[in-house]
Amino acid sequence: MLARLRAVGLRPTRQRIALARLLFTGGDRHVTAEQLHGEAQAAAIRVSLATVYNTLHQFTAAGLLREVVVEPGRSYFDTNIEDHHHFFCETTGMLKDIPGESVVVGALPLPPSGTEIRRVDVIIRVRRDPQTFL
Amino acid sequence: MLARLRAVGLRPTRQRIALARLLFTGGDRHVTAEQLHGEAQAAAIRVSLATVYNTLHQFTAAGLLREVVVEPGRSYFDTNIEDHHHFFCETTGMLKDIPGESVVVGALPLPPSGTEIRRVDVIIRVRRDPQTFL
DNA sequence: GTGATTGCAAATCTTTTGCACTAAA
DNA sequence: TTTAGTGCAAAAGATTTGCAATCAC
Repeated sequence: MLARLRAVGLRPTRQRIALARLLFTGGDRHVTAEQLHGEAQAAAIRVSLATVYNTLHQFTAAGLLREVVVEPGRSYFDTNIEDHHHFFCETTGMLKDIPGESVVVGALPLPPSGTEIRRVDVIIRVRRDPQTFL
Repeated sequence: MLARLRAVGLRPTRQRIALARLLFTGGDRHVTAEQLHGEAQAAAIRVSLATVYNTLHQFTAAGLLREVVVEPGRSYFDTNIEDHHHFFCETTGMLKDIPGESVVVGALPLPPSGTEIRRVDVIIRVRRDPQTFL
């Protein structure tokens, strides 16, 4: 973790290391700031919510995380920074990765002049089947 | 406008008619609640911001508008309800429609079991070219 | 030491809500 | 009338900011 933080130019502080450990240990995850803060507390790590927000944004700027916007008023951070897309369940608020190769987006239209493409996000919005509510 | 509102089961009140006129007159638009409220004020239409929010959501539920989520903490409403996608400029916050046919999304992966696909959103995030800043 | 980082609480911003008032049917 | 819709101001969330205290180097 220490090296990983240093590699992207972030001073490896107690809380950054702890949060990085929570985030990057054990598979891909999608977390909100609130969630991560909760996990930190549960793990007896003293971090303020403000620092969690700062850290998530610093990690994102450093390329360690990717921000996913699917709902107004809530940001998800994705530990999977590879090229991929998402299922988003509007019923549960759950995000699920879709490997980049599973969705083929054909020839992209030309971006507005004077702009360059930074990323293509594909979000497949799903809803839990009605009959599931039996 | 009156008939259009009645058709979707919304009582055609003074403010709904006025907002519908602002929204649906003259081509496709992307607006935030704040923007629309500003336009209403500029047009000397007395509507509270709360009513603008309510109305936008009612119109969306009625299928007259489509909500587009591209930025955390801000909702855009799109008067184009046909199948289409978006360019989103991260520099300017501008949204631009992409006709549905211009982006071909290949075979979709199977949605998580127990869920059904409601919609596929493709957002092409662009940024203003660095050299534009000369 | 010294400058970066953190915590806290207050501030900000967007959106929602409660409720008395108003207007459409 | 009677019920839906509106306005206002307050509340609610999520996120940010300012600044003194703290930590990494």
